[in-house]
Amino acid sequence: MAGRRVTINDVASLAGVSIATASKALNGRHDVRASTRDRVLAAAAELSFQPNALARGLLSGQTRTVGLLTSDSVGRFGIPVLLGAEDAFGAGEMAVMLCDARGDAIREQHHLRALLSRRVDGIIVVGESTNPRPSVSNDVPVPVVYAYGPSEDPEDVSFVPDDVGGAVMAVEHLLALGRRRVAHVTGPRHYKAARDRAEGLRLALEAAGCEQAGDTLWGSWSQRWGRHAAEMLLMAEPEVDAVFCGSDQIAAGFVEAARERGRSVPSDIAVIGYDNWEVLSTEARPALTTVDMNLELLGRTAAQHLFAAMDGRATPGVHRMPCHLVIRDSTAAA
Amino acid sequence: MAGRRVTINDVASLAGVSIATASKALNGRHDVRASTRDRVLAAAAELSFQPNALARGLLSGQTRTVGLLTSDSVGRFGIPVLLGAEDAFGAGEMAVMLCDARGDAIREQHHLRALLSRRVDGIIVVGESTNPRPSVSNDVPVPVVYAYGPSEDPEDVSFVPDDVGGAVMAVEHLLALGRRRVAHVTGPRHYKAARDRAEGLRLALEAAGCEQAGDTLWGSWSQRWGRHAAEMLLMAEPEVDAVFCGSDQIAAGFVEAARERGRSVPSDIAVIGYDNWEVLSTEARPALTTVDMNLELLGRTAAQHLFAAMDGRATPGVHRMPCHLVIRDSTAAA
DNA sequence: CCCGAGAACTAAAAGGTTTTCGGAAACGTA
DNA sequence: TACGTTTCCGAAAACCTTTTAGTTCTCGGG
Repeated sequence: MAGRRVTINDVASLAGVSIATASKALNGRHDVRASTRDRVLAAAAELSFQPNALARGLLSGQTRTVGLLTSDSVGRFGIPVLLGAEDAFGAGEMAVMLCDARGDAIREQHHLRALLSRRVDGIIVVGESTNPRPSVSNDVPVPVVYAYGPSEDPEDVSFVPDDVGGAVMAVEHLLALGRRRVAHVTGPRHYKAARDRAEGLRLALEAAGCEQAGDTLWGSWSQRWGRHAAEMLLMAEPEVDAVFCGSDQIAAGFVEAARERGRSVPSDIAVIGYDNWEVLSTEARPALTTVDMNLELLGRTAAQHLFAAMDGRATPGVHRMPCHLVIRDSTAAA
Repeated sequence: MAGRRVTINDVASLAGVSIATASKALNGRHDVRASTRDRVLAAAAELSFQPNALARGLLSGQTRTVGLLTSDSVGRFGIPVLLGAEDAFGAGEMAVMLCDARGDAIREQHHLRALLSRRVDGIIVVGESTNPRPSVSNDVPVPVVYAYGPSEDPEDVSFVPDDVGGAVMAVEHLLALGRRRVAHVTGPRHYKAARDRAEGLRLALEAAGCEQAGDTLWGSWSQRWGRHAAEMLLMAEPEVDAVFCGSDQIAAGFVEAARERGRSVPSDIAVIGYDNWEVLSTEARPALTTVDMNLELLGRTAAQHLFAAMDGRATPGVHRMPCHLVIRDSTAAA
């Protein structure tokens, strides 16, 4: 952990060539004799030479680095997106700079400046919810892609989960099981995710000519609310035979309370969750059927799109990524 | 999102000074007249000049960038550590490069090389468990700090949670409540965390002159195992009045099963968990008393120590960071 | 008016790499 | 031998900033 860093100069001297030739040999250019190339490569290996990415980036204007700007990586949803993106970049020899603005616009500006000063080739902005967020793309001289939370500006490129589609899929599954009295328990109304999923439910029921059982119950994204809602619902609408919950937390609470009230899941009531948060969905009794938003795939896709945008092949707009249904015991055939 | 990047040259021309003067004005050096400095600053603001960190780093040899190498950031434990580190760095104008090796040694080497080629000033290695892991510090020319999972080499610098101490704290809390027949349900034996916590239990009981109720039950880190263990334990050792669980998942399963068997928590049995994983610990019924490992603080501390090491002030060895107890309803006074 | 001191400014080098362009060597042909 | 062509190699510029080592300017005192 000491000693001057070895440069291409050292490699060139050891191999007995000029730095120009050394550079060409190392980069596999073809106007260098095979024997010379081998000498250079051997010298580089002996000195365990690592080219200085700063110098290279300074010259080429490309750093092969992207910024990942998240508003709240504590959140459950940012992480998988981030991992997917990291995955896609890692495979392509890109490095990822992580910045967490903690939901503070000032800090976000600060991080943005820092990223630009480091000459990142592009930026992914990961939202903390699917609610649209202010654009940062103005006067940013590199491509920006928004993941999970879309930009308010429709000219920007955003990738979001298709919550309406996911809800439709969930409800169609319930209907296919023969359930006809479907209720809905979900999170706070100010979450676009909650509203979209309610809308998906409405569409699917309408298409099947069904009525929703009772009004949508808006609450919080907690297990506690799931339990509470179960008690209210089982009292008010005893003939309900299926419940679509807006999250796995709510669903986990719901099945727990239902079981305690002597209602059997799934035979009396089929329950379906959302998010596929495995610590809840696989450990609930019964294990929860749930909608998986494919967040890692979403992150990977956003990253791949950022590559395309760096090449000038951007396709603006909000791209909705399909979800998939994970079927477990809470909706087993009646 | 186009146009040549503005350099200090542009600023200097606009202000009518040389680039040397512009540089000094921008960096607040004092051998430049106040009026000149203002002219330069105004020019820089007008062009919204951002100094090129690559050029600066190339010259100074310092990139103000650190690498965060994680084996498995999907894991529950890497994330808070990572956030704490990011926090400490962010405040100091450092940037963080995130690399996830996915538990693959080859990929880890690859990422390590990439980080060095980008001339990071230091590296934090975040383990996926508290089991010691191979050192990467050899032939790495910058300081390395290990967080959560320590290095096998005692000459390296590692920060780990004090699992023995955390367990002692938990058991002392149970003893202080007057419980005397304490059982232990925990995860797989090949986890050092599980063994350390069992050791802490042993120490605390020994100090109080108590016997452990039954043998330690080794299993998995799951809710399912917690439920299963509860059934076994309540059958085999009916007079148990307290259970120390190796994780919140286990504890959540335990209290659930205990409640179903008609045992009241905490009046019949006090239960204590580990990790303070809030989605489980606050939503269990009753809410779980648990040991919080202060992982964000651990990450922050590791980061701060990396700063120190960059200045040549490293203190080798394994540093155990204290935990704290979060008291909730599952151990309310009898 | 001239000198000297200090303040304010600038030219140039340095940092490591890639690329362009020119030159040298080798080789074949007339 | 003279000349053209191909192959291989090296000098130097470029990228952008900071720092060093001057150089010029300003101004008070003689």
